[in-house]
Amino acid sequence: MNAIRNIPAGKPNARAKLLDAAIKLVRQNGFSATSVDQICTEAKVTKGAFFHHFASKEALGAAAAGAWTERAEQLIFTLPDWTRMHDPLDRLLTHIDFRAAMIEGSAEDFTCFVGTMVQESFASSDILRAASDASLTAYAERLAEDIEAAIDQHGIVNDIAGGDISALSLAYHVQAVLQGAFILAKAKGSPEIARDNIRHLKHYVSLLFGKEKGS
Amino acid sequence: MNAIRNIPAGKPNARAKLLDAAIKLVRQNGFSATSVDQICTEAKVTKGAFFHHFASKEALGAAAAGAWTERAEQLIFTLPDWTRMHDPLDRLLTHIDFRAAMIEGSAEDFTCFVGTMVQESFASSDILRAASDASLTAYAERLAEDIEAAIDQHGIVNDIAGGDISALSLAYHVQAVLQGAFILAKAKGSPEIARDNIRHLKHYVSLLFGKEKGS
DNA sequence: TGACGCATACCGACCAGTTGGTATGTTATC
DNA sequence: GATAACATACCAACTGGTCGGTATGCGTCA
Repeated sequence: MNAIRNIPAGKPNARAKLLDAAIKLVRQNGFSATSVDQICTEAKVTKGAFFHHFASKEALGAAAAGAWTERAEQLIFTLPDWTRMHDPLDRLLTHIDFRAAMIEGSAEDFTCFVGTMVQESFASSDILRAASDASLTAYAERLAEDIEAAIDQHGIVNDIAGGDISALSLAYHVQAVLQGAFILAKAKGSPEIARDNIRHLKHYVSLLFGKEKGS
Repeated sequence: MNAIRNIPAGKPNARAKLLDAAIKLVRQNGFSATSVDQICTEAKVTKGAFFHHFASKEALGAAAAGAWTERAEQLIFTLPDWTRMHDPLDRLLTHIDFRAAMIEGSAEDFTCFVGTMVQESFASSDILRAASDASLTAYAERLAEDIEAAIDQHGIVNDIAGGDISALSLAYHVQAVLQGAFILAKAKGSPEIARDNIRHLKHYVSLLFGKEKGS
């Protein structure tokens, strides 16, 4: 009756615990500085279990990127009430406010898992690079939907001369500012500078849409 | 007579070769994925020489951050002709163009050494964190001089409502966009997206100063 | 009903190679 | 002849990964 599917379900299994532990430790110390043993200890799981679920450390990293995508999708695009706002431009500006509000406490708690991982692995592991890219791309494409709608509804007042600003391009820019803000916050040991950067980002988007002031 | 200072000078010594090798390899694979042996091999120097010049791998990393600061200062703020432009706003906009032009080829050749290093070490080594921060801060403060002058001379037309944009804050924003652009370029395996992000950055700065079009 | 077969989940000792770092030299330079 | 600049040999700890084993659950067929 309660047997659900191929994946056991029910109580938190070793696989999920390993994914969680990996995300936590990699955000703290990076991918290669995090050992398989550390991940197992953190997850309270043995090494045998680790290699039962994942063929290699690299495979775990790729799977963790997938888990990270799902987590972000829920936390940022689905659960919050403001995602149901009617005006797509309001949604976009509130999205930016929301991302700013997430930035507080220790850097390992608000920084991006895939952003950290891809920095170290882009040249050495195409699997990890591609998995990270997929996660970043999923976020950008999802965000681009709202931007596209905002452009349709309001139009961009201050476009780049000559070229036209695409929704996807602006979505990636949001992401770039976030990633860069994380690095500065890590360097300074304080989230303040990151929030200040996002102020600039919101100001830029407001200027693009000719919206003098949001909230 | 030609003995210069505490640092031997003269021919390229082991210390300088180790610093160069470290910067190259860390940009490629990150700090902890780069071993002392690899650095020695790349620098064509033995391990004995390594630990003669540096007390530890961590100390090398900190020294490399210093070397990186000097390199950037020369390459970006001193050597190019455009740094002698009269109008500080022209200098600022050309600075941004210059940074965009630097982005081509492989990511390990245009990305930031300290940005990469601080990602992995901020939580585990305060020495590396502080050394990275010092390098990022030196860049931002130097850039803020031009921004300050540009504000004095031209004024910011489209300021953030309520708050005022400080030169240093905008300088850090430039840096954040660059760092974020590097991450996206690494993920995508192509510099294009990074350049596109810097287009947004230049557009933002242009809008702030009410300058419709640069070059 | 129960015994059988088989798959999944997990355990932990073990392995060969690599890690950062040290100890003890030898060689060049002032 | 002392001091800095290297070289070589070595080490204990740790690395990712393997491997033989066990415990448990589930479908099946008598």
